Amino acid sequence: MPRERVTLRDVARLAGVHPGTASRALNAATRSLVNSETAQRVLEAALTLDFRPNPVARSLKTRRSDTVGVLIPDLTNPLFPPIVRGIEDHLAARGYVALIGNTDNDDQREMRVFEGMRSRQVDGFILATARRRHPLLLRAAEDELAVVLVNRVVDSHAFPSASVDDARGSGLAVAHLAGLGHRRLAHLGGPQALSTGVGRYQGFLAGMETAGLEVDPALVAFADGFSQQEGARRCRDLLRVSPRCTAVVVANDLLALGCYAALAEAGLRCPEDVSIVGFNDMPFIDRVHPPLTSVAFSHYRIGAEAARLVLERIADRHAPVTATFLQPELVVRQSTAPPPRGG
Amino acid sequence: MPRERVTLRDVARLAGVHPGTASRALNAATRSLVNSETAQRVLEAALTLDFRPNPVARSLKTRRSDTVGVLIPDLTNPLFPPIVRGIEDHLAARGYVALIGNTDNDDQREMRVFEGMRSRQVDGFILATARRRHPLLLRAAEDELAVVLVNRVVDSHAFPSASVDDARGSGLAVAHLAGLGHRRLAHLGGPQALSTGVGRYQGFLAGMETAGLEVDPALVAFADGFSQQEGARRCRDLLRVSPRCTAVVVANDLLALGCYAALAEAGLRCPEDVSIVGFNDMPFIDRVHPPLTSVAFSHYRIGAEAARLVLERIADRHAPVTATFLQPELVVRQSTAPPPRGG
DNA sequence: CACGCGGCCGCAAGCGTTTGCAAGCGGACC
DNA sequence: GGTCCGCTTGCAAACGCTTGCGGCCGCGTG
Repeated sequence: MPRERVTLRDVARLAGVHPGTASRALNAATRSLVNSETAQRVLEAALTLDFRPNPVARSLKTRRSDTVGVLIPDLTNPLFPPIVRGIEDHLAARGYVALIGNTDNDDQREMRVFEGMRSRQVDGFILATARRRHPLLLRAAEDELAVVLVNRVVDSHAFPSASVDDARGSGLAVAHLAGLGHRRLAHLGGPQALSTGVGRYQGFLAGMETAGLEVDPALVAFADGFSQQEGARRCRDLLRVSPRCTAVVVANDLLALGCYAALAEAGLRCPEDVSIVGFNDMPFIDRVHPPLTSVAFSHYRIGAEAARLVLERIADRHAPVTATFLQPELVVRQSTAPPPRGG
Repeated sequence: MPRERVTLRDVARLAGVHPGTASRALNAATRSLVNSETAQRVLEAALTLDFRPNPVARSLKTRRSDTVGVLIPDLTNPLFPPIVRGIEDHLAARGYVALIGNTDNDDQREMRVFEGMRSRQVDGFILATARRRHPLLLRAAEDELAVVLVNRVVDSHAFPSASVDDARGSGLAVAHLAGLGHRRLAHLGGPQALSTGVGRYQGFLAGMETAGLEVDPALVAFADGFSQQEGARRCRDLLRVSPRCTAVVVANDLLALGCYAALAEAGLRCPEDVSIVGFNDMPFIDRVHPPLTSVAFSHYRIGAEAARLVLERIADRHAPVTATFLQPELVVRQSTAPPPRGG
């Protein structure tokens, strides 16, 4: 367990070769350039000295860093930790590490951490912060950075992405409620500047159509952000329209929690008076009261998939861009029930 | 918005000075070594060229990286994201970034990510993974790395740390329950290899003593980890002893959720039959059913404090080590009530 | 007037790698 | 036997920055 840093020259000296040769021998990609016996000697020398190449020096030369930047709107949103885990696990298995940054949905801040990471020579980015039209992303594209999107996508198909089939998810929710006998459905949507917001809204519309139900424009509201407060605020509005809806398809679990609050304020019970279905099936949402029916998908998997994509992209900047969409499923819990009599 | 990378030589050329001088001018610490007029000229040149120093090159030379490694047992445990936020916000404000790694409570894995970060030249570490006696930490200490602990501490006082006064927290819990009239209290403790486990246990004992209550050894159990499963398992055991306890002081909210499950299995109600108080007041724990009474403290603040400490340590490796303990408070919700008649 | 000293700045040697270039060395081929 | 070629390997120049050292210049002092 040598305390002093052992460098390439040390192993070269021990193996009796020039550092350049040692470098080639150590690097799998260039190993074929050196005689296999000497390569072997170098490998052994490296092993006995417990040589760890200095990634910083290597970065300086190669302009790569085996690091990818991950931009998250807010890590305390329970949706993201499992995604990050998926990313990290996948990257770690391949010798990469993740540099995490929160943006708080703030453009300024996003730009700052983006530039910070970039100057730190990250090889690529995974963004969970995409808006449908995103200035940062345009710049990234023209600079030919390796960027992939997770959870949210952009309108243009310029970036690889890993996300869930939002429309399908909402469709499942509508079908479930329609099956229970609901006819008067509301939609509490997310910000329409986000792909998740519009996708889930479109899915709601499509689902209503296939269920043969009419959508009442008064029963559609959009939140400005995915938060409990926004959920409560918009839900209050929705509850004011009469006749009242008997169920609401909500674009996100946090918004749904807000709905719970609004219902309680209004003296309404869930699911007896109003059914609620959320989206994301976020951790612990099965423990709230009542346990929330929600559209589920594996957060971990979209994270891992995003990591896979970014590595692919790093390896070949001009690989075809692939967008993968996980198929969601509805997990039915106790926030949905048949509509009240006369509803 | 120049696309080509602008280097120090570029700004030096523009300012008409030697790159070395430019370097000194740009670096606040060495600025006094250069004439203030030329310094000004260099600054302006840097500004007009939009110069961003290459941190990698700087790292190579200085062996510093403005990066700190953060080791987390498991990011999907809701306790940690707010801590990480606190760390990142504090670091970001000072030009540092955080390299996050999960260890899954696995020594091997911890060692790997630790070494990975170290070779990437991180300036310091914040560990949320400390066990009371921790081999990794011993090595770190002898290598004189800047290491601080967050949430958990070690037995030796060799490391700065930011955490909560665990004993006091349990004490508050006991006092609250005693005040409600409970006499037969159980303790579901955490792993005794962790400072949080023993601290909360000690606090329980002390609290019982000051409340003038006897602790029944049969009513004390320790979980092997902070998970819902472990909570349910140990709670089942606890509920088997007779006469039954009327309240249990639980070392962690996840364990408490497990208790909820165990109670439900046993056909017991919370709080009518058994009161439960948790620890951490983790996000969304106010939304479970019943809302959990829990020992609260600011996760964000211990994160930020840890960040402050690690920067302090980086600046002066031999600064006195300070351990700061936040004072917790009990937030009373609906999982606690007076004991049942005859309890 | 000589000397010393301090302020400012240029010089160049790195930090630990990677990599284009070229040289040495056999062997094959004519 | 000479030429050419391919395989290995050494050489040295980067990558972009920091920093010890020393030089230059101007001024104060004895």
